[in-house]
Amino acid sequence: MSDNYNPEEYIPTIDAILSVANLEKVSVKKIRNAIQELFEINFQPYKKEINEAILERYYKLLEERENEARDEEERAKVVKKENAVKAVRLQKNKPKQSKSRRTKSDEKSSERRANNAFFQEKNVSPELQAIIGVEKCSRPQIVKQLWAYIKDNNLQNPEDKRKINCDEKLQTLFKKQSVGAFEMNKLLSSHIFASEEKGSETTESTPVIEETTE
DNA sequence: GGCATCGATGTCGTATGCCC
DNA sequence: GGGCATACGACATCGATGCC
Repeated sequence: MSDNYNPEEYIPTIDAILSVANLEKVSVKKIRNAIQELFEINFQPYKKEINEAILERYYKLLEERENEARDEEERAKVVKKENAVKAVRLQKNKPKQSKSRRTKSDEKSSERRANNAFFQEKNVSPELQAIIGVEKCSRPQIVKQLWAYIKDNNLQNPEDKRKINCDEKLQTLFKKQSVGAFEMNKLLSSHIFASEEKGSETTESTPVIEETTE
């Protein structure tokens, strides 16, 4: 680490990172770590300074993006004016609504559960069947089984537990060597079908997955 | 340590507006 | 005033991570 720490030196890099980052998700820490890795330096003594520099660039970029979005937003606002009024009214009634909803759901909790889409059993693709071992299952249960399989087979990346190293079966399923924990849910949807779907379409083992590939 | 968030899913309930 | 249409939030589940 040099004594000639100059935050401006890193501003182009910060801008570059921010320009491709999701501003709603990115954090100062992530950017700082990224720069540390890039420059192979330790910002620890200058943590405060570099954080401020990152924040400054962040807000500037945010402002720029907001300005760009403003025109479009203005147009959208006019179109959605009526809906916005609706939304405000709905917001006003929100606590009341959630309370009444809760009471209702308390009363009919079992009924709702039965009707709830989350508890509805879905047919699963043969690839998924090979892993979880059942033909029909609710989505949450599928996810649960899948995680059990991942843990049983030690497929989580030890360095980043959000990543899953796919074995043969998972590679067949996801068509990737590794997937993120969150991405997994997305990819799963290609392997879950409504009961009717299977009855009428998949009896001939037609690959419904084809459409959803990137 | 505990809570919120992320991501997907489909249905239901609620609130409001509009038309007859 | 009643009924229909529309919009939108809540619901449940999973595990890892980040933040407070």
